[in-house]
Amino acid sequence: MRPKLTDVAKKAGVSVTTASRVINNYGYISQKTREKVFSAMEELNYQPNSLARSLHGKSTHLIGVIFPAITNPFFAELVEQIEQKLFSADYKVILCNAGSDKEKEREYLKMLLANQVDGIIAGAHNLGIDEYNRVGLPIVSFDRSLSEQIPIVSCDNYAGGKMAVEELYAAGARHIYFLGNPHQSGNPTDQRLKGYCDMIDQLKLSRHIHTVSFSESPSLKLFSIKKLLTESVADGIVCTDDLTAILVLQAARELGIKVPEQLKVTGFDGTTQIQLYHPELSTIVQPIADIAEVLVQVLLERIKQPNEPLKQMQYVLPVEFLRRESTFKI
Amino acid sequence: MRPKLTDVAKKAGVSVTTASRVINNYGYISQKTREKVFSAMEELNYQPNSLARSLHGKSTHLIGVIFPAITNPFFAELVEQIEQKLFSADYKVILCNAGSDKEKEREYLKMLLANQVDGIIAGAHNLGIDEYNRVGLPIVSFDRSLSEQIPIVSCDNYAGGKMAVEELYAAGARHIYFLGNPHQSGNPTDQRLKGYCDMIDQLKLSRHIHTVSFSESPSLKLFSIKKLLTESVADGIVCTDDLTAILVLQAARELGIKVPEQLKVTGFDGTTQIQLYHPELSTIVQPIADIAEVLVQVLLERIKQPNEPLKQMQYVLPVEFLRRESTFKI
DNA sequence: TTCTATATGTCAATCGTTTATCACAAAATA
DNA sequence: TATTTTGTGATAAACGATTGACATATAGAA
Repeated sequence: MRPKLTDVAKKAGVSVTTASRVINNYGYISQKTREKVFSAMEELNYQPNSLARSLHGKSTHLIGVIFPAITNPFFAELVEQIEQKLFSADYKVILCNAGSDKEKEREYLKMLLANQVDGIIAGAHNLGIDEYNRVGLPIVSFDRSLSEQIPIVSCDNYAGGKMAVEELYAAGARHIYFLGNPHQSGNPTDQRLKGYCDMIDQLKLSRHIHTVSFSESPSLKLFSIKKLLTESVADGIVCTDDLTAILVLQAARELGIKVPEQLKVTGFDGTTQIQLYHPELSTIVQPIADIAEVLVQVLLERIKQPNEPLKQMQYVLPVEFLRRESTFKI
Repeated sequence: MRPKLTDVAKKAGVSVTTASRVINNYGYISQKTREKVFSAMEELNYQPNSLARSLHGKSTHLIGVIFPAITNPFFAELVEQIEQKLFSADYKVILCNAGSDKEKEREYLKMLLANQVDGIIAGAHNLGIDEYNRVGLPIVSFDRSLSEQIPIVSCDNYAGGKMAVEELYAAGARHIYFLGNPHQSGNPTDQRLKGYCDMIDQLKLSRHIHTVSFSESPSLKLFSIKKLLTESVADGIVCTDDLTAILVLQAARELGIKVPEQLKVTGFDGTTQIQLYHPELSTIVQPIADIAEVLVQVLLERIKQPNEPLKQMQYVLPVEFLRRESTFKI
C-alpha cells in the first residue's frame, strides 16, 4: 500500500494537519517541523494522492492531447513540442493516439473528462462538432474548425499551396500536379488544394488533382504513384505532405525519372527529421514550435480565465518554403 | 460545473443509490430504470469522476509510459504499439517524454505516482536503480536492467551485433567499423558492441570502434561521420541505429563513396518508417510489435497478481536481418 | 505582566462516488 | 395466503487530502 498523509504525519511525529500545512505551505510552521515532515516524505517516498486533492477542487494540471498518430513525424514533433511547453508550465500530458478511429477518439474524450483534465488540445478530427462542443472544457484545436467556441491554430495552408505551385513554376515546371488525400470537408488539406488551384489558374495552367488515401498502406501508395508517373506528363508535383513526396521521389528513382531535371517535387510539413534525413526534398515548412507555443498559450489562457470572451478564433501562422534539390532549376 | 451523480439521479427521477447501481451494475435494477438513468447520463454528457472512483479503491486503469523521445521513429512505433495494446485491454496511457533529462524523468515518476497509475513501462533510463525500486508499483523495463525486481524486455542485441558483422563479412567487407553511442554501462548498445567484438574476433579481423553522441545534433554527427569516412579505410560500418546509418549513407553520397560497392552499411531497429522511406538500408529489425506485446502482457500480469513471484526476469526477443541494397555483395 | 505572533494539535466538514445496511413495497411464486 | 424475489430509497461510512474553526502553548515584545 502506498503511504498516505497519516503515515507521513506519524513518522514525522506531528499531526496530519501540520503535515498538510507543510505540504501546502500555509499557516505557521517552524523550520524544524518543516524539515521533519519533508524528510518523512522523502523516507516514505510519499506523493500526495492527486486524486484526493483534485476532489477538493484543486486542478489536476493534466492536459489531454489527442492526435491521430505519433508515428507520423509531423505529429511526433508537434506533440513533443507541446509536451515540452506544457511541462515547463507545470502541466502534464495524457497522450491520446486516436488514429482515424471515431470510436477510439470518443473513448479517449470520455476518459479525459473522467480524469478531470484541465483542458484539451485536439489534433485528431474524426468526431463531429457537437461531440466536442459538449465537453464543457477549455479546448484548442489544431488545423481544423470544431465549433464556434473552439479556437483554431494552424499554419497558412492556403499560402503554402500557392507557394508550392509558384516555386515549381519558377523552376520551370508547366504540368503541375496536386497529390493529396481524398477530399474531406473541413480538412486543412482543402486549403492547400485551394491555394494550388488559385495559383494554377492565376498562371493559366491546367489543374491536375490526384488523391492517394492517407490511411492506405504506403506500399499501395507507392504503387499508385508509379502509375501516376508513368501515365501522366507531370513535370512538377505538389504533395500535401512530406511522406508522400518522398514516395514520389522513390517512385521516380525506380522509374528512372530524373529529379529535378524531368520532375520537380515539393512536400509539406518540413519536420526536422525530414529535413535531416531527406535533405534533397523541397518543402513547405510549418513552424512547428510556434504552433505548439500558440496552442499551449491559448489553452492555458482559457484555463486561467474560462469566462473571458475569446480574443481570437483563428491563429494562422506563416509557412516558409525550403528550397532544396528537388525543385532546383535546371 | 461538470454534472455529478446527484444531477443524473435527479434528472432520471431516481435516488443516487439507484443511479450508482445502474452504473456499477449490481443489485436489482429494472430495465425501465436502467434506461431512464442511461438517458439522463447521455443528456447531461455525464462521466463518472474517475478520481472519486479511484479514491474508493477502484483502479485508475492508467499506465505510465516513459520514453526518451517520441520523435525517434523507433520509440514512436514502439509507444504506438504499446498504446494500442493497452487500449484494447481497457487501459489508458499517460505518456512521459523524459528526454535525456534526469530531473524530468524524476518529475514524471512522481506525477505518475500522484496520479495513481496502475503500472509503469519504463523505456527511458536516466535514473538510477533505487529510484525505480522505491516506486512500489508494477514496472516493466524496456532494454535495460533497472533492478532485481523489475523484469526486462529487449531484443537480442548481442545476436544483432554479431549478425551485422557476419553479413558485412559475407558481402565482402574486411575493414568493419562499429559506429555507436559513447559507452555507458548497462546500456543495451553495449550488447550490440559485444556482439560486434566477438564476431570480429571470431573472423580474425581487427576492431574499430567509433562513437558519436546520440544527443549530439545530427548535423554535427554528419560532420564527424564524414571525417571518419575520409580518414579511415572502412569498407563496412555497423551502426547501432538506423538514423546514424542513414547519416552514413548521406555522408558517403556527399563524399562520392559508392554504397555498396566501396562501403557497406547496416543499421539497427528496422522501423516500418525506415523500411519504407529508406528502402536501400540493410538493418537489424527489432520485433517492435512483439516487444510491445510482451511489455504489456508482463505488466498486466504484475498488475493483476502483484504478489506472484516473477516467472521470468528477462525476455529477449529475436532480431532479423533485413538485407537491402546497402549490403549487397558486388 | 500582558499582549501578540508563532507553532502545533483536535475535530469536523467537504470533494464525488461506492457500497453496505435497513427498510419498504410490489410482484411473482409456492 | 404466505413466502420469496425483485426493485427502490434513505442513510451513513469510507477513500485520502484539505481546510476552517478552535484550543492551547511557548516565545518574545510592549
